[in-house]
Amino acid sequence: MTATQELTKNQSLVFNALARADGPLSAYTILDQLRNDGFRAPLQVYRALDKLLDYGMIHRLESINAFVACAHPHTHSHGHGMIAFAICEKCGQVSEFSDDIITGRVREWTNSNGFKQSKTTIEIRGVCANCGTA
Amino acid sequence: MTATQELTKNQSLVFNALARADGPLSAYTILDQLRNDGFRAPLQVYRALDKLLDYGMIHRLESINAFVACAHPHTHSHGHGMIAFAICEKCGQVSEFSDDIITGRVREWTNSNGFKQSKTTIEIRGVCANCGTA
DNA sequence: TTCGATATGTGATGTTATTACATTTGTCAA
DNA sequence: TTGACAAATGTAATAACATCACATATCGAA
Repeated sequence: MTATQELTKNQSLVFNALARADGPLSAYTILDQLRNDGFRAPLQVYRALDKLLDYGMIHRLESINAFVACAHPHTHSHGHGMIAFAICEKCGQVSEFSDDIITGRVREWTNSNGFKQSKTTIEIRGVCANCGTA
Repeated sequence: MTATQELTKNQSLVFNALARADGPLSAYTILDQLRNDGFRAPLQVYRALDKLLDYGMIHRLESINAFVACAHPHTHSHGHGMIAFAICEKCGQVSEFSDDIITGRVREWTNSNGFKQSKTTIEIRGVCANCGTA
């Protein structure tokens, strides 16, 4: 379940909306974009988003209540590394990266504290290089 | 502006609500707890929370839309290290720690990408040691 | 004492997410 | 083929989280 064509109709519509966007979208923004495709209610969006999150095709940005298409689907699908996001507060652009050392340090803390982690969020808010110089 | 007695009335009420709680509270939970103290509207809570965040006395947990009193006020007030939170999804308990290596790796990424970070969120969701064995 | 900055009170509104229930579609085995 | 189950969908209502707009009050410094 990693290819676009195996998605259901609603899942494809939502994923494509995120894929063609140049930044994160809120669930309600997606809903508005898909009105012409028959979307009427938030739940249609949220259900699709849930599945796409399951499949690892998109990410949720907790600090801004928005969603982005995964930038490096191949890289992540294999490794179990944590993904960090740098979110520009001016232009909204999101950069995605993962760092084995950070992943290792987090794992070290969880192991030594008996904490079973299920999902880890790393979000850096700030101003990107483009917007910083402008 | 680090001592409790320098806070305004509303700020003190909100901070004390968080300080005596054994875990994170949502803004609306705080509001309900402070009805008897004259609180009527969400904004009274949110305004106090904003200030307390400014002062570094509390933290916002982005992934669960809740707030906690800072566990180690002395440690953090000096260093500029990022704080990580481990949030138990069973009991709600939050552990706070900071790690210089993680801080350093994040800084390395932001420096080499010209990204000016303003605030960084690290939240580990999972099950704590107590709940994992129970 | 008067001006400005900060804090407060209050109602309305905006934004994000879920519950509840009915219906449809797809799959698979008898 | 059909019946039965799982997954997906449609829709309305509601819950949960957060801010706007505007009026009033409090306090410290010029």
